[in-house]
Amino acid sequence: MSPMNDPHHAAPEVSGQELTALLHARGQRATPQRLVILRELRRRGEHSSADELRRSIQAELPGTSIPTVYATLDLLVELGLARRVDGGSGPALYDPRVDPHHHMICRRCGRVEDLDQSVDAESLLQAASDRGFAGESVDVVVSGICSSCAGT
Amino acid sequence: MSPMNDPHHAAPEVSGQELTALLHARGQRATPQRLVILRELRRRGEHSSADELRRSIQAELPGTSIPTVYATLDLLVELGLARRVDGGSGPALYDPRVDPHHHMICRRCGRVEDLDQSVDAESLLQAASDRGFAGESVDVVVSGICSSCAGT
DNA sequence: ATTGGTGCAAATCCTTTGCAATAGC
DNA sequence: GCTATTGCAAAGGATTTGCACCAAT
Repeated sequence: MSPMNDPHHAAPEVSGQELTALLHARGQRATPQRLVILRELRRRGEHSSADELRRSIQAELPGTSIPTVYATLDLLVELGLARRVDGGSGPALYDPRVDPHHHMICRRCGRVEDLDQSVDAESLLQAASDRGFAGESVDVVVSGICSSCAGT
Repeated sequence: MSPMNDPHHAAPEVSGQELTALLHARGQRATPQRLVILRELRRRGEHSSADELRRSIQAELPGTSIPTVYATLDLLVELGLARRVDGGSGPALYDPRVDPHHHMICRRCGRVEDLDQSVDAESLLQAASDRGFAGESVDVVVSGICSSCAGT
């Protein structure tokens, strides 16, 4: 049941069982909330806010609290299973894609879209390092107006 | 596409008198708050929050309210005289530098430092355009740990 | 049985809004 | 004199914190 065998990419699709293992390795617990939130974040296939996710899992896990959703999303980011995208206005959005890509954020409606266009992250990290800054990740955001907002 | 419409390439040093002219051209008023906030943002020479600026101008303009500072900073960004940097946690910071450059944000202390290292903004904007997204600006943020937090 | 995690409520922080009074033009 | 802009107060929204109970190991 585990056709995934690619040690060279930060697992884009860690299964529920693998999440359980990851957590146990850190002395943490595999709760239904954690498993369901990760699954739901992926199932939605878009950039979701904490509250959207909470509503999205209501049927399956009624009563899940918003602090738990935030804590779980923080944990997923820490585990490298999600990315947090800060649009500047509105709530933070969480992205199930963890492979290198960037984002376009509409300044009118706030929607976030993926952008598969690489930048030279290496030289940015090197430049940061030269200034004594230990860079860990590079986030690129193109701000502007999305097609649906421009059309209307 | 007029270059006047690109906030990241606006005149790097518009004087107080020029700010007055810019405002009048838009039917807006040159208030002491606006002139002093722009001058103070530049004098501080770092990335400042709205509240830091409010405290910073207390001696000169006592009683200046926080809504006024926010409104003024929004206006300066719109005029291309400042950039807003969203770190994701903590308040938004405003940057008096409007020429092309990027940012390093410490995830421990939240401080923002400039990074003079170019990325290929043109190809990013082109890629966005290909997807129907009218990109206006590109923001690049390197997240990590700054030298002072690294405990050198 | 241990102790990490959850839900609840409330707190906190940042930013915006409504409105009467003020001040720039 | 107009009316844009201000200060005040309050609202609003997002996220975090404190704590008692619960449940995964």
